[in-house]
Amino acid sequence: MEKNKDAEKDIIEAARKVFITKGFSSATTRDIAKEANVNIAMVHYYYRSKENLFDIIFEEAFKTLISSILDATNSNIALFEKIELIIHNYINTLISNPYLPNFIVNEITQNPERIEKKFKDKDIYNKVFKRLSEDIENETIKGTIREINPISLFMNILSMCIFPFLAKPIFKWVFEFGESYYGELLEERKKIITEFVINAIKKC
Amino acid sequence: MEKNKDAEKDIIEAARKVFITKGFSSATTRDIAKEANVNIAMVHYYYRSKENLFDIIFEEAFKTLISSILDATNSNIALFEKIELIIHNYINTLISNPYLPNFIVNEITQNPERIEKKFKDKDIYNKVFKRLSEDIENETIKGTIREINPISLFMNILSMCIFPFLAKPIFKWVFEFGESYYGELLEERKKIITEFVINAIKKC
DNA sequence: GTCTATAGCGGGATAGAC
DNA sequence: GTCTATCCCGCTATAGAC
Repeated sequence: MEKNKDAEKDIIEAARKVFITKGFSSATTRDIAKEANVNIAMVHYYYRSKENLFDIIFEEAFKTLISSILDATNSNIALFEKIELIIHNYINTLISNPYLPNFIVNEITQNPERIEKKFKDKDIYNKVFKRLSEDIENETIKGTIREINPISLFMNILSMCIFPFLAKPIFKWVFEFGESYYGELLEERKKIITEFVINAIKKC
Repeated sequence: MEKNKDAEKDIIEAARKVFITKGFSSATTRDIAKEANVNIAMVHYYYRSKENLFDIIFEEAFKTLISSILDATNSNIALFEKIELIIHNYINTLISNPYLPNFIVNEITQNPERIEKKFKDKDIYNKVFKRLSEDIENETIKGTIREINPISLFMNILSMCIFPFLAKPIFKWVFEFGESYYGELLEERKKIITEFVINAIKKC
C-alpha cells in the first residue's frame, strides 16, 4: 500500500546523518527528506518541526559520547588499568562515531542552554567523576603517583583522546597524512596516550 | 560630510565579531551591518559578498592561531624550555582569543577545501615542526628523554592546550564552574600542562 | 499516510536616486 | 559614499486534495 513502509525510521536515520555532518543551521529539512527518500511534508508530519527532530538527535548523540566514559570510570579495577580502559573505550567510541565531537561541541557552543534544559541529571556525571577522583587520591596517599588535581588529569586525558578527531582535517593537511594512515594513527594513540599519562603521573 | 568616516574598518571589525561567534552559516550580512552601525548595502559596496568578507576574517584568524606556535618552536633554547614556551604562548593567545578554536575547527570541518585553497604555504608549518622534531630526537639520543614519536608529542601538547577552550561550556556545566573560576583554571593549566608533559617524557 | 501547492519569512545581492 | 526599494531565492511550515 505504501512505497515506504517505515518512513518514520528512515527520517530519523537521515536526520542523524544530516544534522551530525552539517550542524543545525546548515542542515535543512529538504536535505533530510531527500536523504530519507521521502516528501518534505512527511518530515513535519512525523516530527512536527526541525527543532524537535534536532533535539532527538542531539540528546541521543550526547548520551553516546558520555556513556562510554561512565562505564569505564565505574568499573572496579586499579587506577592504571582504569585509565587504560577509559582511553580505549573512548577512542573506540570516537572511531565508530568520528563526527560526534564536532557536532556536540559546535551545537553546545552556539546554544549552551540546550545542555542545561535537556540534561538535568548532571549529578550522574559528577558522581562518577568523584569515583575516579577518589581512586587518584588513594594512590597519591599511597605514594605511587605524584600529586595531581583530578580535574586536571581528567581534562588532559579527554583532551588527548578527542582533539585529534576534532582537528583531523588540519592535522591531515599539515602533515600530509592520507585517510587510512590517519586512521592507524588514531588507533595507535590508545597505547600512546595510556603510556604518556602513566609516565606523567607515576612516581619513580 | 559622512556620518561614519571609516565604515570600511567598522565593517571588518563587526564581521570579525559576528563570524567568529556565530560561524559562517548562522551569521548574516544584516547582523554585521547592524553591529557596524552601517546600512546593509555598504557591506556589499566595500566587500562585494558575504563569502569574500568571510574569507578575509578566516585567513586572519587562522594566522593568529598558527603564528603563536611558530614563534616558540623556532626559538633557540633547550627542549624543556621550548615546550614550556610553546604552552605559555599558546594558552596566552587562546585566552585573548577564546572563540578562535571553535571558529577555525568548525569552518574547516564544514569546508576542508578552504584550508588548501587559501594556505598553499603549508611548508612553513611543516619545516618549523621539523625543527621541534630534531630537538626531540637529539634529546632521545642523549638519553635524557624516553623515546616518543614527535608527532604524538606535538598532538598531545596542542590537545591539552586547546580542548579546554573548545569544551568550555561542557566542563563549566559538569563541574559547576563559574566564568571567573574557569578563567583561573585555564591560566593555571600553563604550569600544569608543562609539568605533565615533562614528567611524561623525562627519563628518571 | 502521502502528495501538491502555497503561505510567509528572512536571507544575499543590486539598481538607482541622492 | 550612502540609502531606499526591491528582486529573487530557499527555507520552514501548513492547508487541503487524494
